[in-house]
Amino acid sequence: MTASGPLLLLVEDEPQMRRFLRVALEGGGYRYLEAATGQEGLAMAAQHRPDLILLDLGLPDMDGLDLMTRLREWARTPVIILSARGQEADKIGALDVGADDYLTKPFGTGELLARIRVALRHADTGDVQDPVFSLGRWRVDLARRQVLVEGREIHLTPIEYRLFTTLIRHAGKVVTQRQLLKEVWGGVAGAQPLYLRVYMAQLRHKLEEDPSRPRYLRTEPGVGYRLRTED
Amino acid sequence: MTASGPLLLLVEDEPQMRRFLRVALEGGGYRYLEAATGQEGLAMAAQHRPDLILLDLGLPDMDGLDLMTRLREWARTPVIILSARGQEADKIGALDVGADDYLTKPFGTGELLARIRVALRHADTGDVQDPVFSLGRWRVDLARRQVLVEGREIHLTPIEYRLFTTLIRHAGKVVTQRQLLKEVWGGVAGAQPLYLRVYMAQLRHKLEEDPSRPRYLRTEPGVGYRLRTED
DNA sequence: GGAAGACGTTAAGAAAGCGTTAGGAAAACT
DNA sequence: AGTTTTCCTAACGCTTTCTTAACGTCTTCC
Repeated sequence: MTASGPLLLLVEDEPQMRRFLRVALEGGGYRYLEAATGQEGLAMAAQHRPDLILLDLGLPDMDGLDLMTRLREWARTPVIILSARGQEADKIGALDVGADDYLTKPFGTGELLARIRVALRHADTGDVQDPVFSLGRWRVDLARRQVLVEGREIHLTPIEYRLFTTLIRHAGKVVTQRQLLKEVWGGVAGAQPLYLRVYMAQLRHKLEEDPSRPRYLRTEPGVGYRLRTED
Repeated sequence: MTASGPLLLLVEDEPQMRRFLRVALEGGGYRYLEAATGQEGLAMAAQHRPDLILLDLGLPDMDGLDLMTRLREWARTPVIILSARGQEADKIGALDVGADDYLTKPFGTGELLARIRVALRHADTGDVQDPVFSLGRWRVDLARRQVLVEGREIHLTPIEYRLFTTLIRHAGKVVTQRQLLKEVWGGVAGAQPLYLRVYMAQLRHKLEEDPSRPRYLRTEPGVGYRLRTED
C-alpha cells in the first residue's frame, strides 16, 4: 500500500510561526520541508518539487515577491502567502505576481488547512489513482471494492470480501480465528471456526492459482490464517 | 476564443452590495450577469456558463453551501464566496464544498479584482473540465441535465436522474445503499432500500441494452450498486 | 503405524437480497 | 379543476448468499 500524501514546503524565518505551522500541518497529516530563508526556499523548491509552498513575506534575505517571481519562471507550484501585513496593496501585489492565496496573520489552523486543500485541489491533474493493494497476480482496489486477478475482475460476496480485506489489513501477520470471526461476522454469537474453513476454501478457489497448494492464503494450524506477502 | 473577456455571474440579493460590485466589475472590465436568488443563480450558471461566479452566502431562498454542492455536481466553474460572516468554520465549510476563495465583507475592490484574476488564472491554466460524461452508448451532459443513448435523448425523472448522476460521480466505485439513499433522497427518514430496487430497474429499462443483464448498472449484492466503467 | 484433532471440500437447504410489476397517492403542470 | 407525470408501496418470484452437515485429508504425537 503506497501513496504518501502531498509534500509541502514551508518558507518562514520566525521560530514561533514555524512551531505554529508545524502543529497545523502535522494535524492535517501533511509531510513538509522547512526553509528559513528565501534562497534556501528556492533551492528546496527546485530540489524537492513540493506540491504546495507556504511563503512568509517577511523574510530577512529577500523580498517575498521577488521570490515568487523567480519561482514562477520555472514552476507553477501553488503558493499561499502568509503575511503580517494586511494592506490591500500587499495582497494585490502578491496575487498578481502569481500567488494563489493570501492569508493575513493571525489566522486559524482550520482555515489554513482548508485553503491548502483548495490549492491542492486546483493542482490536481484530474484522475486520482485510488490506493491499490497489489500482491502477485492480485490487485485490490479498496475504494472501488474491486478485486482483479491478472486483470480479470473477480466477484467476491460480502463475507468473502470482508474476510479477504481483513487479511490484507493485517498483511504478513497471523490473524487468529477469533479475531477473524469477530471482524468478519461482527461478534455474532453463532460464528464458528467452521465458517472460516468454508470461506477460506472459497477464497482460495477464486484467487489462488492452485487452490490445493495456496501460495498467499496460508493456514497457521491451531492459530488462524495469514496473508503471506514475501516469498 | 472570442474577443470579449471573461463572463462573471454575480449571485447577490442586497441591492447595495450589487451596486458596489457592479462598479468594481465594470472597473475591472468584466462582463457580468446578475441573479438575486439561488434558484436563479443556478439556472443562469447552467444557461450561460460563466467563467467565474461570485456568490453571496446570505441568500434568501437557499443555503449558499447547498447551492455550491448542487453546482459542483456538474460544473467546476470557479466560485468566490462573499460573506458578512467571518467565522473560521464558515470559511472552512465553504472551501471544502468546492469554493475557490472566501472574502469577508467589507473588502476592497482591488483585492476582489486580484482574487478574481487568480481564480480565472486557475481556470485557464488548468484543464477545462468536460461537463459531459460518456460511457458506451451513453452521453450525459451534466450541465444541460440531458441524457443521450445512441444520440437519442432519454427522459429521466428527477429521482432517476439524481440516482444516475450519483453513480456517475462515483463511477467505477461501489456506492453503498445507505449512501445512495442519502444522496438521492436527501437523508429523509423513510427512504428504504426498496426504492433503490425500483429505480434501478427503471434506469436499466431506460438505459441498458438488455435490462435483464445489465452491463453498466451493476448490483453488488448486500452492498450497493456501481457504475461499471471498464470491461 | 494408528488414532485424534484440525483443516479442506462439497453440496444442499434456508435465508436474505434483488428484480419486476402494477396500482393508487401525491405532485406538477395546464 | 382536470390531466399528466412522478413517486411511493406492496406483493411475488427469482437469484444470490449464507449456513450447516457430512465426509475426506492431512498432520502430529503417542
